[in-house]
Amino acid sequence: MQKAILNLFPFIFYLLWNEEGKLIKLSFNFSFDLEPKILQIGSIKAKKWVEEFYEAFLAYWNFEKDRVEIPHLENFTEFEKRVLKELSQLKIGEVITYKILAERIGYPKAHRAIGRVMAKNPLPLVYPCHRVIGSKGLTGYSQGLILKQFLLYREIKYGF
DNA sequence: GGTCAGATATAGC
DNA sequence: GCTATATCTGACC
Repeated sequence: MQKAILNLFPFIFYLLWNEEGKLIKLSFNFSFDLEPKILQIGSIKAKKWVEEFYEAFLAYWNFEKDRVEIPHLENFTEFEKRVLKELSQLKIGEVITYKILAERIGYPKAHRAIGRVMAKNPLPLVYPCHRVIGSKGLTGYSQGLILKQFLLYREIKYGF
């Protein structure tokens, strides 16, 4: 297990990899430090993965990719895989509700179960769960609702 | 196996 | 607006 803390304006990332360099967990918060830097790193080996993440994040941030594309561990159940696969197909700024997502994967009544998958999603940005909202508007986000709001605002306003 | 908690949706008030 | 309830999965006992 290798971990790294990476400052990449406007976020600070907390990353966890396994020995093969597959991302296991990703979380982030706002950072107002403009200078990109590694605050903590597990090993030299992890440095390579940090750089890989850096590139993938920039590609997403510059709207070149729909999400952060990076090798990661996929130990999900069949249901979770269906949900996450559908999620990966969303474009920048494309917003969907839990209900519509449920219908798309063929479980029209499983909207609540999808909420659970989102809440448990260890890899936000890799699986862009911020694009899933409730039928009455923004609902929860594991990284904090303000971050969900910010990510969506940015994508919708500048991402097209 | 049973129970229970959700980042829900919907109806009925 | 609020409350109850329908509905499904996964975690936990």
